[in-house]
Amino acid sequence: MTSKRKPAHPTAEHAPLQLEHFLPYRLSILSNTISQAIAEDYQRRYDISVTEWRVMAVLARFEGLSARQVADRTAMDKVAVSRALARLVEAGRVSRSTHDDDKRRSVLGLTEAGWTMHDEVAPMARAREREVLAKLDAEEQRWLTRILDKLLEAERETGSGER
Amino acid sequence: MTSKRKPAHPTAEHAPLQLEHFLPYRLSILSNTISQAIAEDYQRRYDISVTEWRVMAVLARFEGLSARQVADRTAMDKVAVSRALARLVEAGRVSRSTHDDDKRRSVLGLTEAGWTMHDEVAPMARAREREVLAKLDAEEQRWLTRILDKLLEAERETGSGER
DNA sequence: ACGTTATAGTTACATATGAAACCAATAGCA
DNA sequence: TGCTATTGGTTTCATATGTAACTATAACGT
Repeated sequence: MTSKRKPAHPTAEHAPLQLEHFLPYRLSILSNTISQAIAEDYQRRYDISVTEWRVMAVLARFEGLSARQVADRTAMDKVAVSRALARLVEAGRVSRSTHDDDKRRSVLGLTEAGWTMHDEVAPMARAREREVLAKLDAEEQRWLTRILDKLLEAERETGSGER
Repeated sequence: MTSKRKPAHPTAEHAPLQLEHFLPYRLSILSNTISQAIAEDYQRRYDISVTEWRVMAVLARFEGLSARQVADRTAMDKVAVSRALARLVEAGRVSRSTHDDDKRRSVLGLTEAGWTMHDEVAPMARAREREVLAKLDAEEQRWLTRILDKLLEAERETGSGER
């Protein structure tokens, strides 16, 4: 009797997820699309990855950080930072020396070449961000900021702790 | 003269990005944190990845899809789908046969075991989503939905086209 | 029918990412 | 001091992911 074949018994009894309305899914799509779009610009042009760019961005703001501090500020794990740094130093964009008082720590900073690249990429990144934001009106933009603040803050408390 | 050493000449001349206020960065953190938190639940318990779960979710809603159609509905690329399916079929959670009229196409669906698992995971996923959303008040939730709709819609138009 | 082009899906290769093991140096403390 | 626990950082290994190449089948135009 109950055998129409195609939709068998789905929806009703099983309450399947509707992916397109599922928050984590939507966030993930949006995040990837946007990061992708923005990164595309410099990825090819400078042969640099998103993680490497993030490292450069914090070093632009804070001279002399250690790898650990970079990891904290980028929310990347230390392995990722280590690898990014290896490439950046190799490429001559970041300088690395050893801390005087603690020889485990490295002391990091942008080189001249690093600064040059930074000064070209940063405005590009900001411009792309503006393009995305331009799709929202002023009120929506305010709400978005507020909502992200709130969710990120909440997750920070919940989500375990280390990194 | 201009050599105080530490903050060298940053901020002023170079206008570095403030990562913690940069939209793509914030989205990426949030998306990862949330997906991670939700996935954690079933990852370990069922030994299944996010991509595999997404495939199962669409097959729960639409019986008999082809791999291509799954790819479209999950925004995954066909290689990722192919791999996810290989594992799912192997694990006995998804059944795969060949389309009668077009022997290139596969015809996919959840097996009994697949349904059983689905019926356990789907409510969990929804519960986790609610937990996240609970951090926002009703008004914020409405805005979030609206903003995501708008941005996703906009990106869909812009962002190239294939997949 | 026949050759060309397009489509569904898989495989191969190269690169990225995460977890755990590991080395070196420092901090704590008996 | 001397021993143990911690911390900064790198290396290793296993797994994941993306791109391009490839196979099989179907669609199209003549």
